[in-house]
Amino acid sequence: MRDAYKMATITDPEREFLAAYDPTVYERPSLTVDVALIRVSDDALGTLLVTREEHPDKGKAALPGGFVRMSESLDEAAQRVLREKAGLEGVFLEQLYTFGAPDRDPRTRIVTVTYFALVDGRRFDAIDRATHAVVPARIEVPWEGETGGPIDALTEGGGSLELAFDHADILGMAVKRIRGKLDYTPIGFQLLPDRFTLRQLQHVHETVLGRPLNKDSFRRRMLASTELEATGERQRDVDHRPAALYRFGRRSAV
Amino acid sequence: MRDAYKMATITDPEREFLAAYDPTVYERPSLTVDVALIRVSDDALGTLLVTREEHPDKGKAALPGGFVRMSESLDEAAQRVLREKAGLEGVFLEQLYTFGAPDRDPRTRIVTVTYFALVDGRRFDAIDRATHAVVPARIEVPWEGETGGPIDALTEGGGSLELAFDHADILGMAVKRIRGKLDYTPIGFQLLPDRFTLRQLQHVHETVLGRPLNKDSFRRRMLASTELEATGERQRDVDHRPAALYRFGRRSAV
DNA sequence: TGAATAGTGTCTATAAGACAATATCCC
DNA sequence: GGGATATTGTCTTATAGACACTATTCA
Repeated sequence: MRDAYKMATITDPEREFLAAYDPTVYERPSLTVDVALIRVSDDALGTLLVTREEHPDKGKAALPGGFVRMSESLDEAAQRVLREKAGLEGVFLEQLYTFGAPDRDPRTRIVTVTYFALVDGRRFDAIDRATHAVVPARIEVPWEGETGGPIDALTEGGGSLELAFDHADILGMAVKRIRGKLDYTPIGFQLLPDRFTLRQLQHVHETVLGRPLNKDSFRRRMLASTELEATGERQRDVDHRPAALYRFGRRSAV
Repeated sequence: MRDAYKMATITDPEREFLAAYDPTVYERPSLTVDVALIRVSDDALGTLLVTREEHPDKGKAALPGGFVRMSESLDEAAQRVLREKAGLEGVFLEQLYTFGAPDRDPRTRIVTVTYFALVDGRRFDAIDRATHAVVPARIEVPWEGETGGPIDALTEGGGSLELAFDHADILGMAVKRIRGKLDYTPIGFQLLPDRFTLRQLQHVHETVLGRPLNKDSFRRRMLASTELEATGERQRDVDHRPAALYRFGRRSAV
């Protein structure tokens, strides 16, 4: 601890400068990352939660998260959390928003940098629940468009699920952001396997946006967008005319 | 400090739990906010910088910023920084992105939550430079649309200005975000005084986007958008037909 | 009256929605 | 062949850009 005399005579910028060198001068918030992992399952959005084993909010469901380590970037921390908590690697991950209300965690000041991740629903189901204590959940969006606001999660059976801390707000922000990006960035692909039909892609868009889309217009837009690449293959084992399979363009020509 | 015996036998989640209670268990990053304050001046975007008086990057220009205090939210910290460094209150402020590369500050690990702020250019000029040591700067955007990337700042005279740390990246992210939001959110108003003409609003949009806009189409879009409210007043002391003055709608009907 | 910019009306090109017709698979 | 969905083509409607014309102020 510095002596009071010195603290009283140095100016504010100096104090901040010293504080940066000496972590004991000022208290500082803890820093975590939390990840909203989103998938499309049947007719609803889904996410992956972890049951809290400790107080506070013991027993409630929380987003997978963890403290940021000194040597890793924020992106790396989010990747690590996904790997440790869900065994997932190489999923699409993007920073969402940083939540820092002083009272958002009753223990102490914890600021959390949140991310959203998009993953093919099947990889979601393939997670080994014995080694990773995750809870798949359905997402219920109580607003239209990009209104925003907190979001409830339900168990896969449809039972209600209490969310810890401000995680309902984080999920709401994730859905709002994804809806906004869907129209002008190639992001829907991330929720599908490598090869997919236009119908499947439209279903993903409709589920994310929470409203039906015009089929003809959707086809035209997607085919005109240069993001899609025809594989030349078609569906197999369907009891109707098989649709062409597309893949996300490598954008090699950029 | 806890004894080594105990540290060795507790599990990882427990350790994190304890770390949250006891700030000395783990080192944690410092947390700051930095604000990219944007205005439109004549034919270019402008921002407000502060000359660094200390190492590292002494003498370089930096965004106004400061450490987050334990009792204030992130938004409040950003507001405080604007008040303390530039004497500005009540400006539009929105969280931008959180930068946390481990080596972004050579002193120690500093994670910064960045904001962008939009302000009428005239309030910018009215800042008392004697009490607030700020440097107005012009912004040079070296890419089109929403490509993104770091951005250079110039002195008002046109001389080059070296930016500290990763602040060129932060400015670039701010411009990219503002360009993206301009088309579908009422944000251009924030860069103008209370009352303004459609021409002035179009000039703001063109300066932000860095490209000319179709006058007729711009008028139609704006007048159809319900965001604008005619004041019934007109321009005065112009040597041509005076344009109608509009104001940002109170959105009372939402 | 003339210079200058504001504001209006009309035409055209482009993108979205609606709908009909045809194609291709499995049974 | 029949059921089902994919794919193509055409028509209609909404929106953006282009352009010509009229309006209003000050010098």
